[in-house]
Amino acid sequence: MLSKNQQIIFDIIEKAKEPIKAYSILFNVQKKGIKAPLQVYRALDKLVEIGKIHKIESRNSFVACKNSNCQISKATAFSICESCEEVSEISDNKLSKYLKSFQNKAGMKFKKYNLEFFGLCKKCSVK
Amino acid sequence: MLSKNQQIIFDIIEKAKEPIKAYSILFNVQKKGIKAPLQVYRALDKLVEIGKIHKIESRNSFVACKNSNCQISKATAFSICESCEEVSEISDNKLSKYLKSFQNKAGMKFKKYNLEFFGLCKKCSVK
DNA sequence: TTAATTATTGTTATATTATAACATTATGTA
DNA sequence: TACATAATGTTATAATATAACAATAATTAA
Ligand SMILES: [Zn+2]
Ligand SMILES: [Zn+2]
Ligand SMILES: [Zn+2]
Ligand SMILES: [Zn+2]
Repeated sequence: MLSKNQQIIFDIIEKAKEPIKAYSILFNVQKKGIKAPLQVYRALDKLVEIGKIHKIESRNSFVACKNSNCQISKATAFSICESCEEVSEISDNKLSKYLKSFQNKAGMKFKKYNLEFFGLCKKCSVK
Repeated sequence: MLSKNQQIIFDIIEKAKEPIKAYSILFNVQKKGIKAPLQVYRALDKLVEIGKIHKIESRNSFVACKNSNCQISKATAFSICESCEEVSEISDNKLSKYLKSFQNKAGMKFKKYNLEFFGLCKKCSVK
């Protein structure tokens, strides 16, 4: 169950067609009484923690999860267009299976991964 | 061939045992006459571009490339310990082959990827 | 070898992203 | 109720990164 601020901020992110940044969220919610960055960041932290949203690390921005919460954000993959900045979440069983079972040479077993692919989306590649 | 500032900053990063942050680099090079953040960021940008270093996106920090420059930073993978923050670059032919040829459902072909795994390193997992 | 071009440097100011610290209120639970 | 936990509100500040402009050095082309 989301709290009031969490719900307000989640709604903004979910409605956005693109990844959205914390201070842009702040600007959008000031009319709803959320006035301080910390109020936004706290909601973002919680939403990330429970897997409702993900942070696109290379862009410092946030998107709603499109994949039944990615097992609470333990396994995330995105495609990012370097021209128009369109981001979409990748859902690929073979990829996630492969990465979830990946072990490095030190035998370290991982709890979590985040993968970002970069290229040109369809629209941008024909331009 | 690296320029003066690029070389100074690359040397710091290469000597560091851990990922190092831009302002920590700045602090380290002030005695060598590099006084402003922008001087550091410009060198970092160039070093990333030519593949001598990589940015650890989830940590806003930088490491020297350990993998013959990762074909100029087009294919990077790291393991990150969430306890001690140790980072190491992953070199795994099977993994990189798989990811380099990955296509999403939209048929988008990628030019670049960055993968970050999170878990506990050997030391931290026995604690 | 001069002129033009490109890369690098220096400098000040400012923008953007994120957290510390403290007080208060709401919600859940024994 | 009483206790614990989670969420909120607020002010200040820390940490990360770029804009804008001027000068110098290195490279390349005529
Ligand atoms: Zn997801
Ligand atoms: Zn695009
Ligand atoms: Zn590398
Ligand atoms: Zn560790």
